[in-house]
Amino acid sequence: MKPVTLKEIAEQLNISVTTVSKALKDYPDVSKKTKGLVKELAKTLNYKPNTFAVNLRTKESKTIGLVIPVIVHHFFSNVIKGIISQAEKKGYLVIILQSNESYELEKKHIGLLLSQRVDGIIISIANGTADFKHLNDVIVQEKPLVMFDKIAKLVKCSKIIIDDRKAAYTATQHLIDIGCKRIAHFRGGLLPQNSIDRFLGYKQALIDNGMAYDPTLVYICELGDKSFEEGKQNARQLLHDHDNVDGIFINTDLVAIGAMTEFKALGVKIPEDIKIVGFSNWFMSSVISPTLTTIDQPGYKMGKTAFKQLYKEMKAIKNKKPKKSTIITLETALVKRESTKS
Amino acid sequence: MKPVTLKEIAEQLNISVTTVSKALKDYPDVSKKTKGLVKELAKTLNYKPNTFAVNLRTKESKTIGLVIPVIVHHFFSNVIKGIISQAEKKGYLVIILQSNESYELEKKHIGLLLSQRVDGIIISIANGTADFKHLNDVIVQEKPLVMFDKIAKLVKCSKIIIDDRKAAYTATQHLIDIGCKRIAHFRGGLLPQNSIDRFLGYKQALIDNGMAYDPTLVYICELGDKSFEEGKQNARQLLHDHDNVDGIFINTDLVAIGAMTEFKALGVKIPEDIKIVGFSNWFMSSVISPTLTTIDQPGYKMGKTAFKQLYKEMKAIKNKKPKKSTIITLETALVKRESTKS
DNA sequence: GTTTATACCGAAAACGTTTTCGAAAATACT
DNA sequence: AGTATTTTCGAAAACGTTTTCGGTATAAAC
Repeated sequence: MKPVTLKEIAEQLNISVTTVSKALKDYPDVSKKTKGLVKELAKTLNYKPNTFAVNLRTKESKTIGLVIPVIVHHFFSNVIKGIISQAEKKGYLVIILQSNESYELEKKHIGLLLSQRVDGIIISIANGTADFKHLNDVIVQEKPLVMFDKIAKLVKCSKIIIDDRKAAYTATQHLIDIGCKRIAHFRGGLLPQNSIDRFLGYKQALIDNGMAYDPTLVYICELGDKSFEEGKQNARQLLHDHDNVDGIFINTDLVAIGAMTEFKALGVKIPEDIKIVGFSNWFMSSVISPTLTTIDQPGYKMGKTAFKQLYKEMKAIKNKKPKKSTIITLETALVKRESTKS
Repeated sequence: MKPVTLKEIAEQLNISVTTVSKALKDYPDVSKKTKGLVKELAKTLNYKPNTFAVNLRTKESKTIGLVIPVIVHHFFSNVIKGIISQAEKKGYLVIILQSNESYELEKKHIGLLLSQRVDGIIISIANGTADFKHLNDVIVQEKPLVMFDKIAKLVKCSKIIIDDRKAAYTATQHLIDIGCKRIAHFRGGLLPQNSIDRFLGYKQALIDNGMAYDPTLVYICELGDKSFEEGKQNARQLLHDHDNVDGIFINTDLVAIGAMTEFKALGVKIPEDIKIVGFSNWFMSSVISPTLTTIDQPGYKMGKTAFKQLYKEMKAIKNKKPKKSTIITLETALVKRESTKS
């Protein structure tokens, strides 16, 4: 039952552990004959190197950490998939931790990953995170760090993002293009920069088109678990406050779907009475009725890109070259569907 | 930049590495005074034990592996969340691998996890998996193995499941109770046992209620990525084949939603013309219209339970006690919604 | 004052691998 | 033949921790 070790192979062949190790790794200073013998015996004994020992010796774990606000989430689970698929290709394993949008948990998890000595960390920060000491800890230890989507601009590391502002601008412009005259916005809270950027994009589009920006048309919702409910609530409130809104750009698909549900229940027709654009392109949005126009946020690609960047930096560190941080902006696309049919 | 080691602490305090190690772990044979000194210095130097060395010494990694068919999936991502949340409480990290419903990948991943020497493995097997040698490898190595949802009955290990047959029976009975006279079934393929069990539950319910079982009312769909499309297709086919079906029990919510979409497009009213019950209780099902009656499949709880069981067995192994396998069946519940309003 | 018990410490081995460096053996060159 | 070169091997150190076991020093018991 004991796992096979180099020592056992060595003893059986009456050679040294050193030679066995070198034979298995194709060192040039071991003869073809012994290489053959060693490899054969290793195979029949089903030898698997002890990762613990290898890690200790090489100071590498071939493992990376991923800290993510939520797992049960269309966008994030796509990112996870992207990261894992790419990591696998390079022989890396991925440890996943969930911050639950809590700064404390996020901090704790970073600590865990560091003490686990992962080779690198990918993170999308929690909404509650405003202090970045824990992230700088990572950088101080010269471990590569890549942030995606929800980033901290002040932390000096690579970032994979989309241009939220531009995407929001496109979404709003689309509403304008199809004839909306009075466009509301359901935005997220104040903390993830993304919400701010999307709001700014919305505002800019209005201004650029000579339409007045009216703060009373902007409703805030604190995303999280009750997004759907908040969408419904805001929809009701909007109807109560205004009677001439004919378009809404909504921060997130889930909120948008909540709003649509409420509108339907109250007899407001979409897209006839109000046109709606969401954000993220959750699968769900293509399935509800009316199907929801939205901004496609490339989760899978973002995950792949994040790992690729991390890999680059891990290699650089290994070769003692200076690693350089970059910011990669992925393209988004407007997906036109029924909720904005004109 | 070098990480702090026991040796450094020892040198600074002019004591031995042994004592430092013991002090940090509160061994009884080191004085209160030195314990205090050691712990203080360890804290100021921000000492973190080198996991590689600890692992090598203790032969434990405090890490478990999770092999799952798909990640971007409401049920499975809930399971992941359940496992991670529970693992975290016990100080375990989780490495996640995706089999993509492929036997080959699954096998490879198990190998990876074993050579990584995780302390245990949780798995939901791929649809394509019919050979279980790779799983027996895990058991031979005396590593705890827990399977959930999609299990292999022949492998001797603990299993966390639901009673698919009973749940399907309940779903079908519900359709009968609200007056359906001719009930169709969209089932999954032949391989995951779950599809078979759900089909059997459907059939049994019909028989128990004195209704004829008609094979032409059973449609097969090979789940996977195109579930939604298959739902649409089967709906169309059903309408073409029969004109008096008034209820359908569908293997999976996603297929059900596809079917509903198609029915709506073809002018078939739900629930007036046809009543539908799905399976899984995806979030989406509570959001589409009409909302979908379905069987709630407790993913989060399943994940938690799976880890708890794995933990028990890992502890048993550690204490050299015999680990015993059990089968835990979690309760499901029928969630009545608009798609079966009578 | 000697013995016995107790409290505290440290040397050393072990976990399994990788890699450096020197030595031995085999081969090639005068 | 002797010398130089190449091939092939292995001893040993190192990675950082844990744990066993024996050894002092101190306190308690007689």
